[in-house]
Amino acid sequence: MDSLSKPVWEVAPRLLGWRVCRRLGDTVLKLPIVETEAYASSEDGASHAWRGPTPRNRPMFGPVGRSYVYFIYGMYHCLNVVAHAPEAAGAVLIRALDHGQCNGPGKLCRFLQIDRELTDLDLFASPDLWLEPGEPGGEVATGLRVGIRKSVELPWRFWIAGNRHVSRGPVVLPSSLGEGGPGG
DNA sequence: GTCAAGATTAGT
DNA sequence: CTAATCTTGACG
Repeated sequence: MDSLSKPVWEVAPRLLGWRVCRRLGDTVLKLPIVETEAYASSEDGASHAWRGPTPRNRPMFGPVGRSYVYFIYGMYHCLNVVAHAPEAAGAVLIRALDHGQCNGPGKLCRFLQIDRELTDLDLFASPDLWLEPGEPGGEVATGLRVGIRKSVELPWRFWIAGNRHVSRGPVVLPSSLGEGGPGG
């Protein structure tokens, strides 16, 4: 899709309000995205694509609008939507959906039964996992990404302000806490 | 082959 | 703050 063929940090906030659709047997769940993070390429030390293509991250270098699902910490899966400018690489991590059991990237994949077998699918053509455009329906907040150790300063986390199912509150750089703040 | 690190979560 | 749990990627 055209709206995904732009720098991933521009696409990530625009995916808020879109629905992740998942078929589970006879049931189809459609849950709005309420929190995302952008992961780019060589300019982003926290991205899986940082050191170039590997068997795992190959979808990030492929066509936009496909899924990138990876396994992490020996027990969780994370769902991404491939998005990047032409000739670039990148993906948007889906961190939370508007549902009580989807308030975190690992938790939403557990709830929707998403694992690596669903990686590299066309998210506009798959009968099992797909996306539908939508609107945020609220103010979009921006902040620092969660759970990374490199490129910590990039403000590439986006969420719907005030939504109950966002995985965490705002994250700030240690340097901006000031010297009078709580000890760390 | 070996090994350290990891886009997380639940519990102390 | 730490344990759980195992895949991945780098090195050789």
